[in-house]
Amino acid sequence: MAASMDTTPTWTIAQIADEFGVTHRTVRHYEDLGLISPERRGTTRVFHRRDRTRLNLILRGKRLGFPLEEIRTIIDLYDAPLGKRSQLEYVLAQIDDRRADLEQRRRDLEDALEELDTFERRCRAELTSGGRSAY
Amino acid sequence: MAASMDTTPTWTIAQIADEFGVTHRTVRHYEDLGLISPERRGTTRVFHRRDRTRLNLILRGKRLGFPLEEIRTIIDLYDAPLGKRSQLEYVLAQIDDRRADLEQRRRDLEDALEELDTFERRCRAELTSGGRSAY
DNA sequence: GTATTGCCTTACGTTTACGTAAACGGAAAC
DNA sequence: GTTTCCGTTTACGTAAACGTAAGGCAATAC
Repeated sequence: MAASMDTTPTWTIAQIADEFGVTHRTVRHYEDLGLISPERRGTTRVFHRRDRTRLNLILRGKRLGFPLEEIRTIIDLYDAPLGKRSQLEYVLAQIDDRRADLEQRRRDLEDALEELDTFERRCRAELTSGGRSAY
Repeated sequence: MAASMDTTPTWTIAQIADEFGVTHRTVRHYEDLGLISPERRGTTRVFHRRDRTRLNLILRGKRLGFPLEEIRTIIDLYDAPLGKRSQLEYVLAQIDDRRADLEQRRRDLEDALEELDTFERRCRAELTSGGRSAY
């Protein structure tokens, strides 16, 4: 028999945690909530590409401020077979909700960034004005 | 004497809570954390424009996913006298941090919205294809 | 052999952001 | 006068997202 035909890479929990900048506990927590379900070899977790993809989605979802439970439904939605049309209308509605949410966030963000700009300019003006501020 | 010269409007906690879509408890909580400090007439809170401005900032900060404590430092930063140049460099550094954060979030958001788009298109294609999906 | 290393589970602790109940005060309504 | 709304404080409760031991198993390191 040929030596090791399977070429798909795998990772340990330590590598995953390290690479994604989280703790083991966090990774296990995500598994507890059903956000990821890494393979098991015996009792040990073995991570595949799929798990990394999901972890990326999870972390992005977090940065966007979504609770983990919602993140689960979202990435499950992405993973769905897409063959069962019975639920497509529902899914589309979900998507609309999600988009509305995201677009509100985007408006917030644009506003915040803009204000940072003007504020920074005010600060810099102060700095270069030589210090004569109208007390 | 003329009747009531002072024309600046004020609000009660109920009006504020109602208008901003939060509870009394939430408003008081924000006061506990020093995010707002409404006037007191006797024991009762009286809200002014300034408080509403801050509440808007707070809620936006929340939608952006910032913890309340951070939000406090941010809006305090906006409110700062801007006369004490001693701290301006520090403030500018803070602003840079904040901007980096916000810009990461923006990238996340753009990605998410884009993926929603393509996903929705896939769904709609499924729907209008008449249902002949390759089982 | 045993000591270290890496992984595992179980389970209680912690922080954040409020919810919620209890108990009280003052003004208006009847 | 007393009931009914506002408003108040105090204080315990809770959900989410992990942190942090505590204890155990299995493989490599010496």
